[in-house]
Amino acid sequence: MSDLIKQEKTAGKLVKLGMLQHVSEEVSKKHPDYRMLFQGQGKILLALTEEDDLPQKELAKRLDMTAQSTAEFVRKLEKKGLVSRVKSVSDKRIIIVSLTEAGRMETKKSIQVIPEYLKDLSDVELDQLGNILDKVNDRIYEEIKSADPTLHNKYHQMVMAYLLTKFDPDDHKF
Amino acid sequence: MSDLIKQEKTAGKLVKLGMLQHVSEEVSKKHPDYRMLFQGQGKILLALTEEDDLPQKELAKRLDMTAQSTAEFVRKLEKKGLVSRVKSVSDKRIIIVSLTEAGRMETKKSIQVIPEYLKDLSDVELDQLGNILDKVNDRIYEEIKSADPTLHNKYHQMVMAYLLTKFDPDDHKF
DNA sequence: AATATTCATCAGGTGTACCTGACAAAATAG
DNA sequence: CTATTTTGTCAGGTACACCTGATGAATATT
Repeated sequence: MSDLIKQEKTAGKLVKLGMLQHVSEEVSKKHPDYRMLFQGQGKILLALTEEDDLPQKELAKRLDMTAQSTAEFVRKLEKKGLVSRVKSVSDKRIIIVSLTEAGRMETKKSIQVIPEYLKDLSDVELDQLGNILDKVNDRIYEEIKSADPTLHNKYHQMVMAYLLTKFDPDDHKF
Repeated sequence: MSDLIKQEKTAGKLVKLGMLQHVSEEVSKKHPDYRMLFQGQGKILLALTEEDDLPQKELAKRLDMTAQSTAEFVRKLEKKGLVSRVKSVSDKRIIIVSLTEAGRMETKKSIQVIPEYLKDLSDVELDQLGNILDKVNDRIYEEIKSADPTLHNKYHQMVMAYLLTKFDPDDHKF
């Protein structure tokens, strides 16, 4: 089997993984899907996980959103009890958004579900997969950088930083 | 390193993969993201890829959607030139939805992008990853089945079938 | 032929992720 | 102390994925 065909077959399996994860999440109505972490309210939770107690305006800047959208999502999250909005004392215009305990747990949940999928893997396989994912992830990093060398998008910058501190504490490529 | 920690680390890398794919897709505004294949208009394209020239009603049934939603998406796809709507001759109530050439290419695109990520992998690594993904995917299959033993959701059934014929032509677990 | 069923459409609605424009309160600069 | 900038809110808008209810047209049943 040529490399190219093998690549395609493997790519197919990755797509399959994505689809299966999707169906699995739908079947077991757990959470709305960890991909939701990248949009709207999820984004905000993610940003606060990286750094808590941020002014609403700062959130908007980091997430490349308008202040209005940000305000909307923050309000929705507040209604769900996932964040708190407190007026700053030093500057009464500004609102400090913080994760509540529930909010903190919410972000954790989205990551904790996945290990289930890995329980059938041996130690060796986990090592192999880990190494391979590192390679693949590095590759995607590069693709992103070549598409946007200076990473203008603050949100993307943030995701990168988040990924680093969260999953590769020793690796300082970024 | 214990198995559990290793599992978690690997899970993290999988999440990272998901995030990077997302950012990558956003940066290089290629396609709206292959996840879109699971919702709305994407669903319909997917169903038609599995079996073309379906009555609108049949689409609705397979996708677990109301006839109205289905009609809406089909219309949108028609406007984009991805499907055609033709009144059946034998039964003039029913509308047969078919993929156009453009529509067929559209579904292919969402899968063809991924191999890029795999170009840095050696032959050995591709084999390893393939085997591991098989295991992981099987595991998720099982989880889905245990959550919904008879797979009542037609759409899920369809995704499964699609995955099979597309990526595991020899494997007949489903 | 009259009735009931089927398929699709129209109209209207909800929720989520966004956006622009207008504007007020608070802080800072001149 | 007035003028400007900053932060946030209100109002209103678009697009997408859905949904329910009502209705018309074609087919099937009696």
